[in-house]
Amino acid sequence: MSIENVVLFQIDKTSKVSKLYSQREFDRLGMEITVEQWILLKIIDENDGLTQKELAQQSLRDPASITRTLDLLSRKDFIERKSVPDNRRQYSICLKPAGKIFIEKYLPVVDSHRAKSIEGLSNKEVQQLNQLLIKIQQNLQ
Amino acid sequence: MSIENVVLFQIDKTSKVSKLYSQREFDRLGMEITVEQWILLKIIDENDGLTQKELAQQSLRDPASITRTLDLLSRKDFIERKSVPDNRRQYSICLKPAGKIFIEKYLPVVDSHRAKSIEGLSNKEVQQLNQLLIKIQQNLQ
DNA sequence: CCTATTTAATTGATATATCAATTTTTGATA
DNA sequence: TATCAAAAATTGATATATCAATTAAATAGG
Repeated sequence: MSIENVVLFQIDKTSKVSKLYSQREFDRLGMEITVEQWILLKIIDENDGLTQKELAQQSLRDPASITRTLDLLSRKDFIERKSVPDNRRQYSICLKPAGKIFIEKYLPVVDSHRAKSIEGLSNKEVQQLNQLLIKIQQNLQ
Repeated sequence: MSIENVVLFQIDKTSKVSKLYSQREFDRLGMEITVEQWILLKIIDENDGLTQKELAQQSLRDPASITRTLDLLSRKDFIERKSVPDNRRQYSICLKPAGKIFIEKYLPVVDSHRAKSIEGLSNKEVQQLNQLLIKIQQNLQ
């Protein structure tokens, strides 16, 4: 059984191809952001006010990694760590105006990548694909 | 459209879940190897004598990254860079006995992860999944 | 042949990944 | 209340990711 035929290997490969494609488009457009930063920013946009621990769970990333990426998004003035009134241990991560503007400007670009990725697939196939992926995730948890 | 419903996001998530699962099992068994190192080692096992450039293409990784991972696999005495007779610019990457023994010892473990990942999926579903993934890869190339 | 271009591998810089250790704060309990 | 354990975020160490720049070697064109 060659590694090429292992479905996990193809999943990993697809993930890589997709990130390479998006990153090159981001660079070509001079967006000056990484794919991981974009994803985190989009999660913050969709769930304003989460703590870093919650962001880590949502994105399946390590809290340490979230800390560092938030530092970079802060430097761009895209997000801010708001202090939580009754808990000085955690922060509430919020989108700032510049972050909102950035997302609104480039969402069509990202949407077009998503559309391109599933070109030639029927809605049913996409749905099946999603379900199979979620089943695999559950198998490994 | 929430990012959770984007198929590329689920693909990335599945890849992460799978790597986390395998890495934890590797650590638990005291294998002292990373998932990326294992994958590269397995590719070398299946394709003895490739150059680093070819390994990079095969694994969809950057040549610079291959260089560094090969350094680590060399230190473990799992592989060697053999000089190519008529080309002093490239190396032929070959498995060494310790690498072969390591693979034979732990292949059952990795195979069991693969089996676990597709538990409850029919052969047909696995095949469909593979085909859909390859289609997406082609869409983005 | 000699020079210019191309190529394979490496190295440097920066971002991301994990785990372990640390800091600060909260919560629990004796 | 004083102390001790748990929890959130950060920092350090190391591996991996990319791109750009470098090095050394091969090749092409004059």
